[in-house]
Amino acid sequence: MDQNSLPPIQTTARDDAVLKALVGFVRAEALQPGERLPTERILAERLKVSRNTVREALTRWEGLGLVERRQGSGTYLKAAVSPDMLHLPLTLAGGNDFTSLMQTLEIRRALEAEAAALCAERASPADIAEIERKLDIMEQAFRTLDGMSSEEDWEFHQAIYRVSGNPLFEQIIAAMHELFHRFWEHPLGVRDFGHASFPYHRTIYECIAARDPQGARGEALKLIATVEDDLKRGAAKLKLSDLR
Amino acid sequence: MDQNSLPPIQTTARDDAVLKALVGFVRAEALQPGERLPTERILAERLKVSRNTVREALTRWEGLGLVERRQGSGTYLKAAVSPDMLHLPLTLAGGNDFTSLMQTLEIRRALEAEAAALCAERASPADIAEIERKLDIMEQAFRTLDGMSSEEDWEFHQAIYRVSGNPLFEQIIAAMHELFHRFWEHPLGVRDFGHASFPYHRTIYECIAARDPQGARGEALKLIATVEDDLKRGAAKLKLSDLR
DNA sequence: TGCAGAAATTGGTTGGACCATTGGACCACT
DNA sequence: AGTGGTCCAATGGTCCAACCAATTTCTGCA
Repeated sequence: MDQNSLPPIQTTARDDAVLKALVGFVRAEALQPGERLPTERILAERLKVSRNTVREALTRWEGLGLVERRQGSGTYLKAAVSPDMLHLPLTLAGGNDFTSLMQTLEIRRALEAEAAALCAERASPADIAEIERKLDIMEQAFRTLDGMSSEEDWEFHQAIYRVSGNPLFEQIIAAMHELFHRFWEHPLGVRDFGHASFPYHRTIYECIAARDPQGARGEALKLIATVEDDLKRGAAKLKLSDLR
Repeated sequence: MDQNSLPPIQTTARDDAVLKALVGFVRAEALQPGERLPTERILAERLKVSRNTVREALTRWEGLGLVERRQGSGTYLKAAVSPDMLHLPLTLAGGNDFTSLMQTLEIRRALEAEAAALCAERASPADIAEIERKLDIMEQAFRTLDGMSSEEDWEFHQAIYRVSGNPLFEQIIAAMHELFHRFWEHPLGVRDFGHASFPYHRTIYECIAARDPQGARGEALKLIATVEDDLKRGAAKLKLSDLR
């Protein structure tokens, strides 16, 4: 018998209907990220469902990072809502820390290089000026602190992703960044972590300013390579100390 | 069941605490995907919270695809739960279909090339044999159907990601694949979509078998380029037909 | 006018109730 | 033994009416 000839029938789906109605509402009102949604009580009344059902639907959205609830204040839209949303659950192999960290870097190596190249192709003069500004801030912080500043460094990179014109770069690399730092609790004992990557920030910028995609790609690869080296040095050190 | 594996909740932030308790419970009981969780009523009683609070927590897990609820039956674990999990909500710029499709391809271009290169570096003889098997199946399907078969083609690529040794490749590219096909409802009128990519599957395999990372990277780039070309052709065609 | 405290608003939690679906137990009939 | 039917307890889905906790807004006094 053809299994497909008897698909499961559609059972009740109240909260799904609520979500669909909410999508419609947000689009109809043209709500922008940051704006407040109607209160749960009002939604329940308008949609003719109980407040509990509304809450279940909103809980789903909250779990997907679409919405933020603040007790006593309201529920706020956090991201543009669109039907073209995909929810990507990422899990690492769960091996030791070193393996996980290297895996996030492998992804970053591929994406950073591509983003830098696209950025060099597409950057407008204004974009280039913005990136240079972020670079200056980062270099300033580096000299002041005598070391890499995660914050300013990350902002520089984000500027590049944004100019690449493809929002997926920023989203995916940001996830890698978060994964990386989740395993970075104990810093493997490498004091000057990131030092080696410093000069490549400027070389990447120069390639972008010169509209040199291949050059930018190469410099980005070199940058990631220094981070991988730092990581390997740290892992070797850790292994030694593990042996007492 | 061990009663001690479900200690009562005490602090505020109930539902988060409930989730944490559930993670502990699943690990303590070593629950495997497919197994059933305790009923909501039992969880509520054990954790000393109301059933609604338990439901909010479970709704979050359900939204994250971690768990499946079946009315009248129970709540079942769908995926292995681990603390090294990250959920990444992806949203495309939401522009027209063509832009979105190209953006997923830009990500794939970066990742496919890297995965192919890593695969060529790390493939064992058994891995290479497995990839060749998938390639044969795909080529067989191509000749039979006189065109690309999404199913077999995808399996070939997946084998490469798996051999790369980094599970993130498969997860992220799979997400891109799904995004791509979400916009692929109306096929832009390109009849022989994917035809051009066919020969590169074998060249990629040959580079992998020859342990030639740079070659594999290059062939993977060529493959993606053909898909991008198909897409551009389709977009041009569509634009013409839009003009009547 | 400035600001502390009261009042209203809003999400968070609770407990209880009922409905719809599921799956197993039981039974009559073949 | 097998088939189908009926019943019933278990379970998730929904609803309601409160109350709690955090936040915002208003009010009235200094």
